[in-house]
Amino acid sequence: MAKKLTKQSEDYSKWYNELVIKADLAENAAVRGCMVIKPYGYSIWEKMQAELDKMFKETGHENAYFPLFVPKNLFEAEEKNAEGFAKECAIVTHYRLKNDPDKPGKLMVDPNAKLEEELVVRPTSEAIIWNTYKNWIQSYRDLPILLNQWANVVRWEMRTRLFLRTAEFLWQEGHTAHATKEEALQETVMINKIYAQFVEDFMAIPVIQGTKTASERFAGAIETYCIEALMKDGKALQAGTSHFLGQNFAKAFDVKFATKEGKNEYVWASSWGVSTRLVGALIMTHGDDNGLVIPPKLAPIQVIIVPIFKNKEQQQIISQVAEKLQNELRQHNIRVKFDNRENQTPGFKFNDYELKGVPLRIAIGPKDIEKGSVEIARRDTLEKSFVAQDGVIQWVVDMLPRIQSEMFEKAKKMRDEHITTVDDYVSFKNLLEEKGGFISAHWDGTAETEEKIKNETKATIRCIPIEQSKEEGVCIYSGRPSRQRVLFAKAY
RNA sequence: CGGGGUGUAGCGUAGCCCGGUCAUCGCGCCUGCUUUGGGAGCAGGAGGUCGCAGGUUCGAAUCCUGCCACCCCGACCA
Repeated sequence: MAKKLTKQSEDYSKWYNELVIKADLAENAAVRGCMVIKPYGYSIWEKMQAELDKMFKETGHENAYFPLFVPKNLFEAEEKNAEGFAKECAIVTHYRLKNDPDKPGKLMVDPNAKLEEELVVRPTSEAIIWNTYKNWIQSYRDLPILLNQWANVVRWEMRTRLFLRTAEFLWQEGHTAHATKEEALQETVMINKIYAQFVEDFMAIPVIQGTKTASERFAGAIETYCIEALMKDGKALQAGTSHFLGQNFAKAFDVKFATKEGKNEYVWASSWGVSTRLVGALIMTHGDDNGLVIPPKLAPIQVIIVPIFKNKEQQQIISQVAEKLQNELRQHNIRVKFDNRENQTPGFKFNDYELKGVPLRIAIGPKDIEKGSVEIARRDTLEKSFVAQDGVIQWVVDMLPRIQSEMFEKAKKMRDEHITTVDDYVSFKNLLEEKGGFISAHWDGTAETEEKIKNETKATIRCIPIEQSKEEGVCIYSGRPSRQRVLFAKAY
């Protein structure tokens, strides 16, 4: 039937786009490159927000909010940062419209309402925040400042894709100020760990923690830490970054503090963020030909109950059993929904909730009422079990965490099978074409080699992994000496 | 910004080369009956400035010109 999704193996991109739309996560907005996140998609993001927010707060951070608009003169203060983002900035130049004298009923930009200082719509908030921190910091006693903001940012990308790259996207951005280099670095590393922990434990997506090469680094950073995930089509996705900014922003905005010893020193900084892109990672890590597969910890609906009935009397009897189950599951803090709609067939509901990735489905029909059992289907494995009605609660309570961990293990196995060690350039190119995934190879550490490999193969250095034994070798491209392997991949 | 392509109902499309009952089909939507253990069936119905503006012609979705929008491939990218 035409209702089926395109298969992943046929056209992965098409599969992805169809799924996002059919599973009711999001759709393209009537604004170039922007997306409407629909309630189901947004509820997933809200769950992620809540968990991350908790983790930030547990580690001493607080939330705040800074303006959407950044005056151009502030934006350009940190030169490297400004240069890095300049090509993708939306800019407010006017503040008023007026009726167009030539086109009745149409509006035009009022040329008399031109702003003297143009406003950049934030692509990231370092500039506006550091301009503010300048007023907040005088003494070592004012440090550290550990702030996070949940916000939208705008990056005028040439080509966009739902969740993965949209002109406007939602994220959190942390911005911290510290008295010492060590403390700022420690913060950067800690956040990277929090990100890894969140993505692995909560989203069931295995990641590799590492640092970026100079050319992949955040504009204005001394060092960028990242977590890299692998999607089912063999392409890598940067899932989160944290940056050690050194004193670059403090110098650009003249943020100094008095030390205990009475000396004036520049403040040390970090910044870090994850975005709605993680929802894309979720889809591409766990999704299959039947649709989404959402890990239980994240699923807005963890258990869906579908009744099967031929008439009113049956519906009534089944509803009683279903509602009882629903109430009991709720008492165990399980997010459960009983879909008693009469205008959709059970078959439709089965497919619909599979498409939406609901971890468990309980079906109750006349046969189950007779036998005193229910049918429970797992979304991740598509396995069906018959469970006695009085054992359902315990079965579900036990099963949800099991699904969570098995989903992670499955994804990790797939990821690990797609990390290949390679020692020559010919195999490197072949592997990229045939297998994809991460390729662990020696690199001479120069931007030139990195650039050439990128131009010839489209593969970039995703990261220099942190947990990896140092190993001497020779660069696969130049033959020059290398101190350790790095991970290459084609990336989103 | 360079190269290519597409605009027809809410969505996806046929028709365009070769002007003339061509506005096609599927999904969705509405009404009714029968259904309901894996995306229901039948019958009936609503819905269109054929992207916009000109031009050619007796006649334009179809040909010509201009504009607009979007998509794909490159450079960029959380």
